[in-house]
Amino acid sequence: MELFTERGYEQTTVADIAAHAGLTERTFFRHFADKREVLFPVGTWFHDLFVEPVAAAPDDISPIGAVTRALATAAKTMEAEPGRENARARHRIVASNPDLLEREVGKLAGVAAAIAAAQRGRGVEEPAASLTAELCIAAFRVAFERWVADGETRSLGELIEESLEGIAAAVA
Amino acid sequence: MELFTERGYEQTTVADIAAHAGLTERTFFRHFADKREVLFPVGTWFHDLFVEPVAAAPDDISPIGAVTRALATAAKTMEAEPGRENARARHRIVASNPDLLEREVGKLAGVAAAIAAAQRGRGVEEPAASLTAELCIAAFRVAFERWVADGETRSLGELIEESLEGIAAAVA
DNA sequence: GTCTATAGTCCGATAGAC
DNA sequence: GTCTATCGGACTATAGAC
Repeated sequence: MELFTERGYEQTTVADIAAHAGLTERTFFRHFADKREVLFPVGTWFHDLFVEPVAAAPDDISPIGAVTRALATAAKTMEAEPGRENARARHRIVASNPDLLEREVGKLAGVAAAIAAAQRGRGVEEPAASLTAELCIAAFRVAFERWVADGETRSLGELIEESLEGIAAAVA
Repeated sequence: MELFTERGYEQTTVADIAAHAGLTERTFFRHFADKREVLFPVGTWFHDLFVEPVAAAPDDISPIGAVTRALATAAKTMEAEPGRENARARHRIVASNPDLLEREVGKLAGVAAAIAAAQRGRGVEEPAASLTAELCIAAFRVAFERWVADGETRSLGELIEESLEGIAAAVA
């Protein structure tokens, strides 16, 4: 993040990053599958935030209820860690490069697929499982985009609620 | 597509493709920004299918109505051209490689952003513009995935309708 | 850690179409 | 006479094989 912020993502080579960390280029690629991946420290992260809560939702919770609850707790978690300013800094870098934007939406699509699987795991049929998973990611994406926008002060939780209400109003 | 189907996407180099077309590698990159892009012959395609219809929707059509209409005509168009079998062949290749999957969702995210802009252009406020755009892409993605699934016989139009009904039912 | 292939860029040169 | 398509060579960074 330091190097990317200083001189930009494209102007920073993997060799630069490795040297800056006191390692060799090859070691970088032992930890990260590719250069983009260094900005997506996740794997377990989004999983804990979105997938696990859906999988663990009680049976009497509706499909949309399960993702709504997951979104609410995810919002609280993200407000605390990484927090808005860190999210903004990272988002600025990601938004500066098409490959990174692509990776970001790709990651979210992967999360959507995992949420859909979690829904099926608790007995939700297709296409409801996939649709509620896509809805969850759509609501999150729109809310997150606004959360990190310049000058925005409302909390991520509020913005997610507003997204969900907006969806309900739109299709009503 | 010939080479990709024969020996797989990753086992086909840009030099292979260029040679097969009677050109040089360098010329390939003049036509396509990168190797993935050769499978996304679009730019105008999705635009004509989704964005233009939304931009051209009469003022008395609701935000969700505008994307619903766009989806209906897009479905008809795609049934005719490329048609289900061509879409299946392409989808098999895309699904075989993570980079291609990433590019695909990236393209759809770009279309969503363009639809949102078209909605704003006809006076729809945020976040409704972005939300209905995301809804449109979500409904399309789920329906398309089922359309090209093995053994599926229902039309894309039917599957899209089912997606939209599924969304309405889920948030009701 | 070494070695290598592939993707992708930058420079410029050339030839035909309109 | 400009526009557009081709090609060539040298170069760098990413990434994979071993």
